[in-house]
Amino acid sequence: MVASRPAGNRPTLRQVAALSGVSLKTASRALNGEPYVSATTADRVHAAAQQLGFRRNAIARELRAGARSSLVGLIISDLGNPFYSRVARGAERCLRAAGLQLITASSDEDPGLEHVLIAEMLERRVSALLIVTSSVDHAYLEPERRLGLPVVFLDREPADIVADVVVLDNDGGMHRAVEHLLERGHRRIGLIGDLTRLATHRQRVAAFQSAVTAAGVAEWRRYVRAGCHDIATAEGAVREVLALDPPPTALIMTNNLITTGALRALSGRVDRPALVGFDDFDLAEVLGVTVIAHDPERMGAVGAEQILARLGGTDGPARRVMLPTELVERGSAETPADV
Amino acid sequence: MVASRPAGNRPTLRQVAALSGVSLKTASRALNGEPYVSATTADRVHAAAQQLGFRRNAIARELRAGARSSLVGLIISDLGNPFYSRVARGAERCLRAAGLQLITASSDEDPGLEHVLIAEMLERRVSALLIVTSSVDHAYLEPERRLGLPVVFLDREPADIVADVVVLDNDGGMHRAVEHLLERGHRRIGLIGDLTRLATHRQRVAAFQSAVTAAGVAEWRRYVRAGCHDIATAEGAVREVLALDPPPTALIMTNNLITTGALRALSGRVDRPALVGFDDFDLAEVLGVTVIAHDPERMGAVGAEQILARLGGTDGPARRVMLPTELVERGSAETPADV
DNA sequence: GGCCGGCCTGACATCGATGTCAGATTGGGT
DNA sequence: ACCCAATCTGACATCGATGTCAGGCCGGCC
Repeated sequence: MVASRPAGNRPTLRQVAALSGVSLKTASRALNGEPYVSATTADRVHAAAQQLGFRRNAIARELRAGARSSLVGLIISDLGNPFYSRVARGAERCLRAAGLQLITASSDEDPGLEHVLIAEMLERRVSALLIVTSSVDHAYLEPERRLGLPVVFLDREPADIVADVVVLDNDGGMHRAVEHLLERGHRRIGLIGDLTRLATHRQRVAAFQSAVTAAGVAEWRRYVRAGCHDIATAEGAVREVLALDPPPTALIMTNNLITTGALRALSGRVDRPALVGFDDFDLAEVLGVTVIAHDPERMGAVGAEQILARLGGTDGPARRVMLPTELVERGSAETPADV
Repeated sequence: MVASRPAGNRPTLRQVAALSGVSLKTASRALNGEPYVSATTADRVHAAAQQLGFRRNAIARELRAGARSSLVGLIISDLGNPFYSRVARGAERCLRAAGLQLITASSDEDPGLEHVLIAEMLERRVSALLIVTSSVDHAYLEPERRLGLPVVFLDREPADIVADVVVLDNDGGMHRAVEHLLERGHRRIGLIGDLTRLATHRQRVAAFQSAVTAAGVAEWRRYVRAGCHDIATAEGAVREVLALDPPPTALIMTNNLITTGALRALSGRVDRPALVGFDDFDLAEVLGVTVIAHDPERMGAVGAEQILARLGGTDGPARRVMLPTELVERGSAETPADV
């Protein structure tokens, strides 16, 4: 904990009023541009405020107003991941246009920390929450929702609570990826996945399984790895899978970090398998990587709109928005398998 | 503006006190674990709080405490840029460890918006500001600094105010890049730069000029382009420079976005110039791009530490921290120029 | 019995702003 | 001269919590 400063000597409205020789209330009126203040009085107050460097205290103002603050909380697993920082940007733009401010915190995939961060935000009376959850337990949010707090889950769907959700079409995206590879003759298709507790991972793996088994591929499980949540781990998993005999002829990476790890593992190798990555990235075109693309900023923006709607009074049942995914061919998965 | 909700019916401490049949103050004591509350009373209060779903109101608490809030403001130009989101992550980690919360806002390189965002944060009584400025006018922050508000500028140095600063060794980095190319025989070296009003751009261009003129390169200005603040513009500028006759044999890109644009422009070309990019990125190794690397998270962390020091009472003169840059050879700039 | 000190509790003021309401002043119409 | 309405101003309560201070109760000791 930081030793709290002597709070500075920031001027209060009372001091502005005293300096300009009017009452507190008149000063308040003048600075807020309310009617029924004479021009000369208003000028004096403005001059005094200017001279003292007065700034309204939003803390006091919000307390008086009683309403929730103009803050909206966003909890994400990792601020540093470009996918999530784009989600944040999309949400921020949309909220700002409505006069709301975003307050962000990273949970580092730690459910306990996520819980603490959310508690802090609730104490701060954020007017809504956007959550990319790292947790599987959200029951504690149910009372908040009942108190009228808009809560929107982004990307990762909660299992134990009914709430607004914005997710990707993981099922469709993964099916398209698998079919794309099957059509080109691949039968030994590997998948490198994220932490198994994440809903996105589960949905993508389930879709993968459904697609390959439907095609009669029996030994799919052999080429599947999970638990890769950083580039280095993913790189290792890819090497491991490629060392199998026979090796997979194609690989699907379930997110952008894993794709990066895979590209590192494959760098310089001649026997490169076909690749499809989940999530698009700036250099995918340069590197010729075929991906399942989608729009992270849109996810943030749609979540923010949903919050604005709830704040505006929309009271319907929980809404589930599914954003489309699209297969973008760039070469890494378009040559036929040479089995 | 959003229609403000009826503020819900979030329970107050007063209601908890009423339900448990004690006074406001006793309930406060019980929930804050203060001494001199009997065990049975404390239990009753906790049970009531639990039952009502009570959460302390941090707004009221902070107002009463009079201290600044536990919020620290971070203004960045673009949340979506991986460089800045890493800076944010570094700052967040460091502040969180000290019990402070980060509140982030993007200015989109708009000086006016930056000003507004800072004003909002000051009204919210943030305890300190971290700023990646898009503006050239910071005089309005001087009164705040005098009132004891810690202000730390990150990455981009302000020209008209004396304040704590954390910057990169732009001069050293650029000199190393140019020398690296000169040593390999390059004389026609191009530079693709960012918005000309940005301090980082100016410092990097100045260093470039100093390095090439010291080497007796006369026509350097011909191969310099600026004003590229997104991937597409940078891509165009690179094509433009490469179309000159004679074309440059080497290119320096002054940040990560521009490097991405350059890689797009060069994709598929056979006559690729040597490349050095400012800022490292995850796929640089895979792509074999030589870069001037540094540690964005460290920048955020150092800025945060400086703030913690100021909040802790360190009162010295403005401090200027310069973080090292390092040339990482990866192949794109190591073959000799075939002039 | 009376006094003291430790425990426990609550009434009240306070933080900085704004909403309510009442009072003072002015000008214009009759 | 008088009244009314519009204009301008300020005293006071209030938001939800915590700091201050006073008071009640109890046991132990002289």
